[in-house]
Amino acid sequence: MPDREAAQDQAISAAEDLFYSRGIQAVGMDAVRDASGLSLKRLYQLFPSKEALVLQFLNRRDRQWRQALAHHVDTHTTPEEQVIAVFEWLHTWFSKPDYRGCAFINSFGELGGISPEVVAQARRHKQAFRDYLVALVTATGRPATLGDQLVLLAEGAITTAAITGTSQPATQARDAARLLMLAYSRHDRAHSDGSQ
Amino acid sequence: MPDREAAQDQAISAAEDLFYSRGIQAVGMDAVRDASGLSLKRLYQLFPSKEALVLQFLNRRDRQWRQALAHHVDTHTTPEEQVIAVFEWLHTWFSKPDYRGCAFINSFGELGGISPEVVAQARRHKQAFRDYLVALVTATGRPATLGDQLVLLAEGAITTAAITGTSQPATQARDAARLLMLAYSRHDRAHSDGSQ
DNA sequence: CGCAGGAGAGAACGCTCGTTCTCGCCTCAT
DNA sequence: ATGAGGCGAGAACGAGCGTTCTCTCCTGCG
Repeated sequence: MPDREAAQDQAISAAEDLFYSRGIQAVGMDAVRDASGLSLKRLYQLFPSKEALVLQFLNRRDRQWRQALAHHVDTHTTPEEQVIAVFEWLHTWFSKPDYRGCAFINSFGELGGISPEVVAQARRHKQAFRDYLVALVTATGRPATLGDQLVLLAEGAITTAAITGTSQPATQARDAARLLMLAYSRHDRAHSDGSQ
Repeated sequence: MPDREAAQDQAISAAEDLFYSRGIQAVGMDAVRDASGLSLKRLYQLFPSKEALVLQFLNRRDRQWRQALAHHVDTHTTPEEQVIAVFEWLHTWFSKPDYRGCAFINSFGELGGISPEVVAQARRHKQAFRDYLVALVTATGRPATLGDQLVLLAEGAITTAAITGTSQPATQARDAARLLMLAYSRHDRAHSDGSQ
């Protein structure tokens, strides 16, 4: 049996392309077989069901997405630059020709009403992103409240870029983020906000 | 034939509940029949296919959503209050017990990869919302650029509220909107931004 | 009163899809 | 070399779904 781990990666990688571009329910296991080069038999001995494959796909997507973001952010040094770098990275993401929004938002929209596991996975992913951004923001000495607001800008940019098919929302969000950073750099040092 | 128009409304209304709560592909025409009280035969003489019913559902949702928003905004008088009223209305929307995000974002995530009509419908809806918010913003004497940024806050709040299951994002977005309004009320009167 | 026409209930049809089974082939230990 | 075991290819199976058909009943008009 040639490398169970490698075969799983191969399957998830093929499934990722298909699920992300066409949606989950629109992709049959036959399509995953064709794209991965693995037989149906092998697919089903690597994953007990399609749902398991879907969850693995989301899992891997979460890991890779956050890693790619962190990798770009780490190329900047000051905390302020790192916060802005998040929106720069969004811009390069949106510019990819096959960009079709956030896989977790899409999966939530498609399966959130019938699959609690998908909801939980989406929630975990968004929570992790929030925690990451809030950490970057608090590193600049600003309150977590600002971090939550920047999360909303980022999420809004993600869906708006997907639906309009442009990458412009990233720069709009970045500009708004700059203004909010500025607003929180002034007088918000004395009275605490008591949020989170 | 008792009122073709009324029967269509009945069908679309039933479909709306089902599609919104469970997703589109997860709802069969049998479920629409049971929920609407109409027979399958009647459904198919009212709509040529399920896809037509889906598009009518989105159409109606778009009309009602924008009308409800405008209705609430119109209860306020000054342009500044009206802009903020948008986020107040989002809060009441998010607080509905069966809230599950924006039907257009969800449909886009589910069918955007395989149905150009759904993509077009989502694009129209979001464009109309953008135009509306930008009009409110420019009525305050501020640039359209700010309107685009507030759109991102609203969109981000919509998806974040859906996934986290809280209505808090509405107030976070409202606070951020207030700060951005403030930022644009100061020095941005002399040098134009040349956007839009 | 009788009949034609339309409506509803539900069976039926054809297709798709998730999942499993069959069969033939290749590999490798003895 | 040989037999057994595991693999790939694809057929098969069962369920679900979009769509249509059948049959029966009700209604309304002559």
